[in-house]
Parts: sequence; C-alpha cells; structure tokens
Amino acid sequence: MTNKPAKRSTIADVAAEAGVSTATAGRVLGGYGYASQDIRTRVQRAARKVGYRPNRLARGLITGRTQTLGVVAADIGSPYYAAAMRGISDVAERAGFGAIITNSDEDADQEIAAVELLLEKQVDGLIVSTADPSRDAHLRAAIDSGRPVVQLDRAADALAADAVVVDGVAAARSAVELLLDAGHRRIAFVGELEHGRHRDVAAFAAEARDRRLDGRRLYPSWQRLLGYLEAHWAAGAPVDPRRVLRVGAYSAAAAAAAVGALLAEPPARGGREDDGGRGDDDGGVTALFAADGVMSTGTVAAVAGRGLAIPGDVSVVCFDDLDWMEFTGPGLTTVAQPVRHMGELAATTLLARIGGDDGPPRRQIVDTELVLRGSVGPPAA
Amino acid sequence: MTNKPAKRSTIADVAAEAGVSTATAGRVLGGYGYASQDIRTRVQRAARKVGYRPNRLARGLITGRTQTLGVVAADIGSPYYAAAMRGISDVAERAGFGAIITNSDEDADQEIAAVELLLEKQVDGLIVSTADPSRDAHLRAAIDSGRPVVQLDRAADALAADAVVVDGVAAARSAVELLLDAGHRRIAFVGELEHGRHRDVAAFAAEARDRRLDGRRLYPSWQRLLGYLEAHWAAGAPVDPRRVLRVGAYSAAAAAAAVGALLAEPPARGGREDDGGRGDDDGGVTALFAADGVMSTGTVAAVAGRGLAIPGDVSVVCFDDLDWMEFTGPGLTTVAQPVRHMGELAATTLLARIGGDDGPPRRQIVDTELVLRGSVGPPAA
DNA sequence: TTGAAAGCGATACCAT
DNA sequence: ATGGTATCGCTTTCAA
Repeated sequence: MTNKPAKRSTIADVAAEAGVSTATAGRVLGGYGYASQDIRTRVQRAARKVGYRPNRLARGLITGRTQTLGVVAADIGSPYYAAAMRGISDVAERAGFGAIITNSDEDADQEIAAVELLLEKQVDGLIVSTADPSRDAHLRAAIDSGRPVVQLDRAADALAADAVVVDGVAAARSAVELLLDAGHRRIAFVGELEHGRHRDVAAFAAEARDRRLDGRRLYPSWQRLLGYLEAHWAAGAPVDPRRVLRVGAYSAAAAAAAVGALLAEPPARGGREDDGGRGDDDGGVTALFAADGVMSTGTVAAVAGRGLAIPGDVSVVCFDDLDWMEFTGPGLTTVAQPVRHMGELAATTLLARIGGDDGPPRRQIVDTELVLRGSVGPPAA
Repeated sequence: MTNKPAKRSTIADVAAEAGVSTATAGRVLGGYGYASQDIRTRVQRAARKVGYRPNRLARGLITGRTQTLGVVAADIGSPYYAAAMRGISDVAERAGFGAIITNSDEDADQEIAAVELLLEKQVDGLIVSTADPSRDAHLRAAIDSGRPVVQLDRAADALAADAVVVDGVAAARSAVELLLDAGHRRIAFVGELEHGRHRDVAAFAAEARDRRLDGRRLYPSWQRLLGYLEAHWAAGAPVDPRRVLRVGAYSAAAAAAAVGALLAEPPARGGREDDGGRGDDDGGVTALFAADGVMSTGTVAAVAGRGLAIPGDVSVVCFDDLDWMEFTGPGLTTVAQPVRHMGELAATTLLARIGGDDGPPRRQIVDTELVLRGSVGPPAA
C-alpha cells in the first residue's frame, strides 16, 4: 500500500478547472478583490472538485503575516501555563490564528533560542513569560523588528511592551492577613523559592524591611513570601524562618514531603492558641499558606495523608492559580488567580497590537479573589 | 518614537554585502551544497553584520517541510495534556521543530477544523487525541495527503496510524485488586464518566459482563470503570452503583463535591470491615479509587477537608496521570501513568515517520506502574 | 567551487 | 470585473 502523497492542488489547478485566470481564482479563494457571482460559484465548485487547500506558507510569504502567535512559557508541563495556554489558544483560534508554543525551562538562553525560532517562523507576535526580566535584549529586538511582544506573569519593566501580571504581593498579604486576623500566629509558608536572585530568607526579609525590594521585580514565589512577611509585620507578629518552607521546585510531591516533615515535628493537634498575638512559642504550626497551585496540591495531600482536619487541626489557605483545580474542598480557602483569563487577556492584547494598535504599552494588573469556604480560624479548641 | 519595522535583511542583502551570488550565500547559510572555507567565513561575517535571519516560510515553501508538528489536544487547559505537551515539545525542540497546539474541546467538528488549519499551515505531521474515534475521515485524509498522524491516548483503531496509548482497564483493575485484597468491600469509584456513548452504569456493567465491550474503544474513564468492575467480579465482590461517582466533568472541584457528599452520608469512621468478603451492608465507603489525576486532586481535597485519615479512616488509590503531581503524600497509593513519556513517544514516533520511516503502523501500549506508599489496608480497627 | 535562473504557491499591482 | 505578471525569500537544478 504505497500512498502516493497526492500532490496538493494549487490555485493554478483550480483556475484551470474553472477556466479562469489564477488571479481571479485567487481573488475568490482568498476573499480579496472583485469577482462576479457567476465566477465565484464556478471557482468554488472547481476548488471543491480538485480538493483545494490554501497554502498558508505561500500566503504568509507575500502578505508578511502568518496568523500565528508565538508563545514562550517557562514550562508548559505545569498546570499554570496549561491554564494560560488554554486562554491564549481560545482567543487565537477564535481569530483564526494558530499558536506555536515553546519552553524556556526558566532559562534565559533557551528563551532566546525559542524567540529566535519563533521569529524565523515569522510569527506575528509573541507572548513571553520571561525567565530573566533583566535580560530583555532579544525581546527588544523582536519589538524593533515589528513583532509585538506581550509579557505574561513576569515583566521586564525596563521594556516598552505590554504586560499582563498579577499583584502577587498584595494577594498573598491579604490571604495571610486572613489567617492572622483569625488568631493564627504559627503560619507556615509553602513556596518554591528557588528561582530568582535570592538565596536566603533572612537576607530577603532584611532587604524587604528596608523597602529595598520592588515587588514587581520579584519572581512569583518571592512576591508571595513578601506578602506573607508584610502581613506579619503589619500585625506585629513574629516570623519564624523555620516555618518558611523552600520547596525548591514546582513539584507537588516535593511540597507534600516538606509539609509532611513539618507537620511531623511537634504535633499540631492541640498546639493551637488564639490569644491574639502573645505567643510564638515552639508549638506546631496551626495554619499553612501555600503559595501556588502546585504547592497547594502537595500541601493538601500531605495534610490529608496525616489525617488532619481542615480547619480543625490546621487551617490552610491555598493560592490557586490553576483554574481547573478550584480547591473547593470543604474548609479550604483559596486565593484565586484567573490564569486562564490572563492568557485570554494577553492574546487579546497581542492581537490588537498585530492589528495595528499603536498606543503606549500597558501593564495590566489582574485582580485576585479571596474565596472563603467555611472558616479559617482556629476552632474553640 | 516611530519604530520603523526595520525591513528584515534577506539572503540577497547578505550576498551583496559579501560580494557573492545569492546562490552561494544560500548554500552557506542554509548549510547545503559546497562553499570554500574563504567564502564561508565571508558570508557568515556578512550575515552577522546585516543581522540576517532566515525566513522559514520561504524555505518551507520550496522544501515542502516546515519543521513544525501539529497537535490537537482535547483540552490543553487540563494538566493531562499539559504533561503530554511538555513531552512533545521537548522532543520537537531537540529536533529543531516547533509545535502548533490546538484544542478540540472533545468535539469532533472542532477537531476537524483544527486539523484543517494545521494542514493549511503545512505542518509536517500531526499528533491527535481524537475526540471521536469513530470519525476518522479527516485523519485518513491527512495521512493520504502525506502527513503522518500519531494518535495519543485515544485511538481510532480502524485507522492505519500509529498510536500511543495506555491499558487503562488493566491499570484500574490491578489498582482495585489491591484494595480488594486488603479486605475492602465498599470501594467508591470517582470518575468523569461523561464522554462516550454510555449513559448508564448499570447498562454498561451488563454489557461488560457479556464481554460485549472492547476496552480499547472506551473513553478513558469508562475504561477505568471497566477495570473496577472486572476486579470486583474476579473477587466475587458485589458492586453497588451508588458508589460509582459520575463526576461529569474533568473538574477537581466537582470531584471534591461528589466525594464530600458521599463521605457525609453514613460516617466512614468505624464503618469498616475486614472479614474478607462477606458483607456489602450499608456502611460508609472504606476506600476510594480516583480514576484520573484531576479526580485524585478533588478526592484528596475532600478527604482532607473532612478531616479523615488516609489510610486510617479511608484508603485512597489515585490514578496519577499527571507527572507533575505524583501524589506521594503519606499513605497515598498511586497508579502512575507516564503521560509526559507518552508525549515524548508520540513525538519521537512522528519524527521518525516524517523522516521517512515506512513501517506498518504500531500501537504502542505504555505501562502504568503501581506506586505503593505505605499500606492500603483497613487498619486493625 | 561558484553563479544564473527557474521555481515553490500565493498576493498585489496594473492593464484591459 | 478579469487577466497578465512581478514578487515574497529561499532552494535547486544546471552551466560555467
């Protein structure tokens, strides 16, 4: 069974079949220029007969537009980018665009290579989650060569490009405030805390205290840690670095292990207090704040695995940046970040730019929402 | 600040700069044909000087290959496809390929449109998770027109195309056997059970008993239900349809709600039995089997939210088809499906076909692995 | 080893 | 309203 690759028919074939010129056939098939109704139907019939399928490469070569968006994600394997991709591709497809997706693996060099590949493929624009906001030469070059760039989730703010981001500091701060207001004083932070320039929580805290940190320049998990710290300081609550879990990778399994170990130390059961701020003695944690969706999954699994009740034995607030997940399990409180919506927004913005929108770059800050499911407070105990 | 879109320089520019013909410049830059060392360096220097970037559209137009894979996923928003995509794009990028991704939303018509778009964009091959295995005309057409197709996760077996699938029936069967062997008799099944032609669990079970079902033709969640049923029958354990939770959507939130409601009914605590098969009296469930990663997330969240211990109060076996998740929380047992690996396999296979591999179509069945973390059995009560 | 010229499959411009 | 033809940027004979 040798499949003859069935030479695709071209506009010329259609034209011949319909008895018109290629120019005319092109006008009908491409939907540009004039054509009488009679010719129109004849060409269309001919096209169907010979099984015509437009070659978008050829079209793109001459029009200079490919109707393709290029996306550089840090890791599409992560549900975070999956949600974003969903939003992007929905918008793109609705506009007749395709989306080429690539990974940077949080590595600036890979990102540069990815951008290069996408530009060679002549994408009409780029959506990028920069691995390193301080290295933006390649993005600048892309913009200069006429390819609009929209930054997603991370933004190199020295770059004159649109951005769709979330205020991670504020979101985390209000979430942790919720726990503090409920009387918790021993709240663990569960985050990745690996990428980014900071290597030490104590040093980070010191910098933050001196207000030497610009939240917008931080990597997501550090942003959220900043919010955690700010909430504590505002409440006059001490921070114990031992309760800041640096998971080191966006892995639910790793988060579960870290949380499991923490919960195993001094028993959380009965170790509560609701005296409103007096103590930071060495009891177990009474609450957990998980800084993103993956951490949340691991945290919940660990709590479940230890047979602890939420919020009875421990209160958990999850940062849920995975639209598909929506931790609505009884007792769980979430900070919802509409990632899919962010993807849609990024794509919409990019399409507008491609369409010729020439306004100044906009930084769009998307709101997060605190979703309360039951109480977070320490029970009457 | 009006950016002049900086007319990209072409091979002609490089040729002029280097003082050679476009043919020669092309040979150097494209890496084909001869060129003396002297010319080679001169051209390369010139290319760098004028900022040359190849136009892959033009190249593809003439070579007939775009070095681009087309992917049709049912929903990239789901972490399942995200994991698969990661595998695909890793392999693709390593080979210098790009990947255009589209969604079918489990809808055959959208799938057809997506395939059409991808073919117009001249992708070199397709990876498809068919929404409806019974409708494969478009895939057949793609193959006939010389674009190899690799099916992922779902396979239209009337189609002469490669496939990378998992034996979901066997995987579920062995997982449930584990619970039955440990003495559980009231095991809930948590699955999507929406897509596919079956509307009724009882009718499905009847068909399955008569061996009128081909597991390979079932949708994933029904496959796993079949394994669940088969394990029960083999053990002589009765099946109570009320314990088969049809969540109806791939939503962790919905799964959490369903599981929460089930656990709320008769208290699971103390309602155990380990008499090895006598009873199916109306106690609460003692174990849960979650049929995929999303269901698993919801199930674990619900158990945690109710403050139940795993495996103390209830034993949970999760089907983990999300490599990033790996429910290794203490006590959780998982059936690991290497989705990312499946993606890699699909891409590798497709690249081989594109490269000219002309062998007969292969159906590659990927192994799942039962990962035990602690015990699953009902405790000594 | 290099160069001239003919395409690839469309669109766009200019006559008619 | 329709047709001829140059053109997009590159690869690929075919001569030299």
